[in-house]
Amino acid sequence: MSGKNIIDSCTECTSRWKNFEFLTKKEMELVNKNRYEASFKPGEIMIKQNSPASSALFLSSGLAKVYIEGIKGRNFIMSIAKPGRMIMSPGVYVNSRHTYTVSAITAVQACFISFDVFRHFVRTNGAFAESLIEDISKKSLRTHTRMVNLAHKKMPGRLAEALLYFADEIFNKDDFEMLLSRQELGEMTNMAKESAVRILKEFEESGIIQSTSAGIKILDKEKLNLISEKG
Amino acid sequence: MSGKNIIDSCTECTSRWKNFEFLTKKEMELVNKNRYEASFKPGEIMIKQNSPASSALFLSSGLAKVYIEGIKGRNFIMSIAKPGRMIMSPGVYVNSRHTYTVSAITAVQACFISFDVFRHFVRTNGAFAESLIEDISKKSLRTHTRMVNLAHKKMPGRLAEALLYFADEIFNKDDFEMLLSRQELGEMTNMAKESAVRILKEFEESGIIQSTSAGIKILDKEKLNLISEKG
DNA sequence: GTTTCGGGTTGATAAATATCAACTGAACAG
DNA sequence: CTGTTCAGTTGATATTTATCAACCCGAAAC
Repeated sequence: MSGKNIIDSCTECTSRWKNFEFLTKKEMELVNKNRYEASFKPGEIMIKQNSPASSALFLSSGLAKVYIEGIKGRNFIMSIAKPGRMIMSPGVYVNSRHTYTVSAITAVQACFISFDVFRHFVRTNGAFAESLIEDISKKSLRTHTRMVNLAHKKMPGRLAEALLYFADEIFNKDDFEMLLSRQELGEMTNMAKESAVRILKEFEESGIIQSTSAGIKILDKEKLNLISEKG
Repeated sequence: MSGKNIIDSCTECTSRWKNFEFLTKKEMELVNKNRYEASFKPGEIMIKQNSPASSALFLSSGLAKVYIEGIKGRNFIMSIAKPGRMIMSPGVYVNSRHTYTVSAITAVQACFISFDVFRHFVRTNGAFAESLIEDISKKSLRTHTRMVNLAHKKMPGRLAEALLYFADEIFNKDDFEMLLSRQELGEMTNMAKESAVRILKEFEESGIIQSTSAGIKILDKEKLNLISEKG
């Protein structure tokens, strides 16, 4: 973490959170003043579960994994963080503790923005408050969906879902670099790494995907969607 | 559903949502004006998943189950609703659709409050907006915890967790009426009803609970807590 | 009182999934 | 160049959990 900001101002940041549109120029300046840039190497922890939560986090470049450290040293990967999205755990408004850990997958450039200014905006800028609630609601909805999928789908359905998440939500293309190890893919879909390997192989043998060392190419998206939906 | 309100005014309602404290007298009147009481018999659906979401729901008496209708006709029970809590699915702020179904377990007296007034308060009353975010965050946190538990714990741990939920969150005592059928208990803990039966029996044989026809009595809470935590 | 029905219960079996152990191969350090 | 390490892979096996079928039993219906 260097103490100096590389990006001059939020106003010129291309991966600015879109909810900032609801802030006035003056308010935006306040954000900019309470902003701390930091860069992280792959694998470094950016936010640690249970640590005091005083800031929201935004990536300006790179990707990170958001995961909960569960029982018996097992992790559960909640989502992949990317530029343009806010990272703020629900704990901020409950007990001021982070409820998950965030660690860099690639090299990451990030901004921490003091949460006090957010709190202030919520109280004084209704449109911003509403947009924040919308943002939280979207995340919440996604969590609900994931929970039901986790509960109701068998392994192939869960893995298909994860691959589609990468293709549609993270990379926006069907041919992407697989950022996670098989172990991590398992932590995301709640299965052992060996199971992840076997199912990926099955998908490959059925001509649904092409899986090279560190990349995935979706060949038959129809079928992958079907597997994901049918469970 | 009768068209007439039984309770005269929110101000005298004993199961009022505590976040209403942040509203002024005038705002509270607005709530009261946009309030529609309804009563439901056991089993009746109060809110249907995917239907347009125009109101928040509050119970003034009785209990209800909140569940997501998942794939292949399987349900997933998210939580038990009780008086004093707001029922508002995240869909309200995403696509104006309810993201879950709510149905009465016992006889229920309830109030629907038009969501437009909430939206208005969020924009004009900062303290209320903040309290709403706190409320949503708490729910979100609970969902996260449940998801990880679901993913990492084996059946006994999940069932123990559900029993503790009833004891600590719903009834606030260790001796309570079991509102859910074994089937529903399974839908809450993601297991087959037969498995729920068997594990309850195991708990009883170990002297952890006493399980009569329609009631549960927790005898050894220490041990139940341990089972829930260890998974 | 008898029938019917649905939840609860039980045992047997099948399916899903994890674990264990062994091996491979690429990357890296010395 | 060689040894080491670690993720990936594979097959065998154990564990967990669901499914199926049968039976029980109390409550509502007739």
